[in-house]
Amino acid sequence: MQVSARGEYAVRIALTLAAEHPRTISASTLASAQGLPRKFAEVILGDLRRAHLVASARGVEGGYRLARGPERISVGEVLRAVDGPLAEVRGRRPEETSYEGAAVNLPRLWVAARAAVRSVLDEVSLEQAASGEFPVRVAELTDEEGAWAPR
Amino acid sequence: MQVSARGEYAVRIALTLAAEHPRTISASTLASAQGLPRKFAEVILGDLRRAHLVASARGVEGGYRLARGPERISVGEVLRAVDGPLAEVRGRRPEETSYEGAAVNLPRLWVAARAAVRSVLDEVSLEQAASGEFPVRVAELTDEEGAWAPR
DNA sequence: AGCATATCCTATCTATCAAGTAGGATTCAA
DNA sequence: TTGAATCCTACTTGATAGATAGGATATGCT
Repeated sequence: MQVSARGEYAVRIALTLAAEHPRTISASTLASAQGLPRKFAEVILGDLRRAHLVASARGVEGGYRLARGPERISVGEVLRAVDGPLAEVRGRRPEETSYEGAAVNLPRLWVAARAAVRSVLDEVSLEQAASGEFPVRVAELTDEEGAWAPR
Repeated sequence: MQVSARGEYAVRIALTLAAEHPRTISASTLASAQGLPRKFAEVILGDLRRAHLVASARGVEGGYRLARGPERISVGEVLRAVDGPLAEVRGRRPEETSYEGAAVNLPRLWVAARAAVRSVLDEVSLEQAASGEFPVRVAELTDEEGAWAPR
């Protein structure tokens, strides 16, 4: 699960918008709040707008705000908007894969892996991520032995 | 969770070796069994060897075999050997991330997402993946409503 | 010894993409 | 009308994925 710079930035921007919801905030304010390059932030906000996750207003007093309440937008949606599907195998979606021989059962494994990712990223709203009050299932994952250790 | 061509190929090769364990199989046989470019398969097998997941023998009658029993190697280990860490955020490990403002809780979310991925890929052995007899927890994920549908 | 068949090593190629920058056209409130 | 903002198109730069090429090295068999 590789999260790109775009993806990380998008989530940080979305969280900032969530915390200020429903106020309208400019790209430069958002960028400096999270220490991101302004122009790049603009590009990302364009993606989020096209995905209907944020609404924008031009002109003085313009800026961006979440298109829905922060409890109704998941982190997964934000990531998908800028990075595409959450899980892909060699550029294909898990259920589109197909193999022969000893690998015939692999598609099921890819689908399971994607389901696991979704069970976290699609189940956590911006509101929860901003407040740190994660769903129990998710919180349990971070409490597990070894969850914070590299492998 | 993007699985690269290398990653996918590595798992398919590993599964083929698992099915034939403990026989020694040549790179060309493995490659044609799974329809992969032979030279590329050699590179990947080199990675797997350096990670001590396969053992190799040179010369006529040479080839590759799993370094351990297929029930003692997880799919996650194979993927790590060729693609590096299972989860990274902007090139960093989840527990190494750190943010300010509305994103302070984000590292916990990244760690949870990684734990979710691990709970599938590190809990499924090559033997299980080859036979299709996945652990209950994993099998349940593929049975869930919508698990096979794109988003 | 010699040969066939493997692994193994180094180097190279090409296309694509990520990340970020540049400049300016457009919109809008005061 | 002016200042501040979004929005649009284009570009640069570097790294990486996904191979391929050629040959050096090892090994079993006859």
